[in-house]
Amino acid sequence: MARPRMFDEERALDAAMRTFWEKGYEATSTQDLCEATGLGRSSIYNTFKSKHDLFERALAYYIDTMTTAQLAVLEDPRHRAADRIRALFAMVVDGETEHRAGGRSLGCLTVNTTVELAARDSRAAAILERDTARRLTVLRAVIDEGRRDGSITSQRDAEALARFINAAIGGMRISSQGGADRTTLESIAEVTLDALTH
Amino acid sequence: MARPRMFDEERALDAAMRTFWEKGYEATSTQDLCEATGLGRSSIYNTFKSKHDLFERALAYYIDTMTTAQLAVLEDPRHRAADRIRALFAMVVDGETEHRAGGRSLGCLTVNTTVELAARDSRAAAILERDTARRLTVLRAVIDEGRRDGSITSQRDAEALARFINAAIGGMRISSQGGADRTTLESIAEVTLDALTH
DNA sequence: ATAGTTATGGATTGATCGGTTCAAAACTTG
DNA sequence: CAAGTTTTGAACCGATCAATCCATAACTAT
Repeated sequence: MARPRMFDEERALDAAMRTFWEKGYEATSTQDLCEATGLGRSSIYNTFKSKHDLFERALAYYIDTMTTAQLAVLEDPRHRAADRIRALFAMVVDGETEHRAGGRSLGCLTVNTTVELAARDSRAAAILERDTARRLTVLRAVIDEGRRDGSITSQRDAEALARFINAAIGGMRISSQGGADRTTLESIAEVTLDALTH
Repeated sequence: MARPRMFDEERALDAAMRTFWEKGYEATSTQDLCEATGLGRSSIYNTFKSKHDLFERALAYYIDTMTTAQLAVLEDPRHRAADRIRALFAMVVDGETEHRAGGRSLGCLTVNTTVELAARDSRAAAILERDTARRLTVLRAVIDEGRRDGSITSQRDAEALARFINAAIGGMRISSQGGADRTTLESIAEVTLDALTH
């Protein structure tokens, strides 16, 4: 009954997400978003309430793709728990190697947003907290499985190990953004795994 | 032969540093810097070439105080190597607990800057890289000592362990900014130390 | 005192910010 | 085809951005 959209909303979201990922929230202008999505201002503001709303959607979109893929690896029943965590680290290393701009890794949008916005943007913080809780829940389950299948022998409680693994991933991403190469990231992952078989 | 400064440059630098630490580079306006330092625009631009120059000075000032204090702990000859690393982690945890705003940890200015600027600001990246190199050098030395005094038994090479420890600190800071409390950070530190005595 | 120099506060710059408005274009439905 | 609805692009909004300018105040050296 009316003129249809000439663009795919998800494609626009994906382009906006990549821009926020590369430049951060503050450094991304609405003009940048227009150019990245190929849309005009009106189309963007007609589809999304504001720059911040678009950012929230982009962040949720990022989490929906990235975290979901990572948790799928963690829940793969074909491998023992420790190997799934190893696979998760490999995924992170691949991601850091793959997603770059200006010769540097882009890191991870959730980590970047935690640093840039969590302290003063409660809406973004809430999205991030939900993601962290979800990740930790799956990690705890994997650790319990690892205890049963014998691949994880550390006596630390599952909560501590889950937090440790999540922190290690963050540390790898920071290292990557700081210039660490693939081999370095792989060695960090190896040492991290040592702690699980203590 | 002329009118002297009415303000202490180092105090101004400290105030500017705290502002950049709390809000990040992009979100800090020159107005914010005037208010934080108590100086007028002219005084700031007369003393520092630009907002970016002031930021570089503030970052260097942060590194000069923070990293230097941390490396002093790592070089304390009264304790065995592993205990020095434990003390370093305790220092990080204390710092995260101490420096907060809006109910959240401020994290670490070097980590925050790595995330926000390293990819598109080569000058900031160079400052950060120098700091990382310095930290890694000291960490490698501590690990070598730990091998000798028996407090570090991991067979991984010193470079890998140094990178791992540095990454772990970054991961703890991200966790803290993501809302992790003191107890959680302490448990992450404990598990991290496990990897050194593998 | 006075000449010389710098620091300072306030006004001001052009550019860019996020966001709105509006008329014309484009499409669906009857 | 025509009525009705939404999308779209461009012009435009006040606010704020980093940075500069300038007149005056404040100080030192002679």
